[in-house]
Amino acid sequence: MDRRPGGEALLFLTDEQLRQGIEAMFFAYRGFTADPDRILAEMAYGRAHHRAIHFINRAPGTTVNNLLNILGVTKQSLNRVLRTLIADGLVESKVGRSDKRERHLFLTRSGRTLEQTLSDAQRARMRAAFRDAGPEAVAGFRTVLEAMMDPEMRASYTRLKDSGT
Amino acid sequence: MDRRPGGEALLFLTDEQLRQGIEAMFFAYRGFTADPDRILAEMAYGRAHHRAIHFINRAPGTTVNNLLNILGVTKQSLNRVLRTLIADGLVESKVGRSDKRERHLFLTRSGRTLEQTLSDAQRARMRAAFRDAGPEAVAGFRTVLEAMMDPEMRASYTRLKDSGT
DNA sequence: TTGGAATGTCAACAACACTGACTTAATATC
DNA sequence: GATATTAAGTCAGTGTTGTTGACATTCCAA
Repeated sequence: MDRRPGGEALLFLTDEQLRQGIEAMFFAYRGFTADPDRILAEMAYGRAHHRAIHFINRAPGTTVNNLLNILGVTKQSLNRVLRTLIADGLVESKVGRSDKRERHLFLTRSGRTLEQTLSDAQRARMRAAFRDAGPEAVAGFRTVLEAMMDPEMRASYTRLKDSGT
Repeated sequence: MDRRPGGEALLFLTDEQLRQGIEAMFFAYRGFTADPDRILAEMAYGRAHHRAIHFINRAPGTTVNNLLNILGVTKQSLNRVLRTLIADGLVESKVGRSDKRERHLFLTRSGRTLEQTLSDAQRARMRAAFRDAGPEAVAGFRTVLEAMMDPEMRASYTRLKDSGT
């Protein structure tokens, strides 16, 4: 079965294993978003609102442009989402002091409340999965995901990660 | 909170760790879909077409209903995609022999060609990530993803996985 | 000071998901 | 054999989220 140079078994790199990894990502991502999606559906919001709220909470005072880079969408697309969030009083937009072109984004009190509700739901599932899988599996999970990111995304991820500790 | 026999702290279950896991999923999924998305954008196709093609290739002769359950979308949504794929000669729909109500789906030759192109691109990234991370990390990756799925999705995943070996 | 770059907003359009109502054909059930 | 159910497909309408294009404002540097 495995005859690789050095007797090294590279069976985990077969097309079949890769395909299983691809399908695992597909099915798992559905579970990953399922719980927040249910909550969001009850309001007039979608996944894009969740993402905006998540990262504004994560980096309060971030500019629209910065958020754009993290989310990887066009500014027009983000703007539509931000507009409704601001109109609904979940997000506050403050004109920059040093550069008046920039808008700095913050969650309001009710914005933070919604963020809590959403991330509680998502964390509950992640926690259950982590607990079932155990610490070694979790470490592997993170390693593979990080290797799968585009370099710029990995940079954003690392920056956020390091700012949180 | 939870405490392991031996007083071991479950540091990998802190909110901070969970949040990092959530963000890792978000950024990694972007990378995961980036390469096929680029290819699909050149044609008039989107991610929905890719998913249909993937699972038809994976389980040739599958019925529309079965595909519906795997993809987790409505039949109207799937039908729109299927219609274009059949019209473009990438997918063939054959009336069932035992039950003539059913339609069994197959990729045509050009359908298989496109599937190859798309999955080659996606596998290339997955292979690089797997290689960088190593077999133990890959095992953990799969374990956590599986634990994150909804039970029905896990059933679909397992069924496909076992049929492939 | 003027032209270009950066930042953000508004409008229109496409992809893709959804619900609801319906038709057609084949199969199951009584 | 009449009736109900199932599988597939269609039509119409709606919502979210992505896209381009056009444009206003602000800042900075030649």
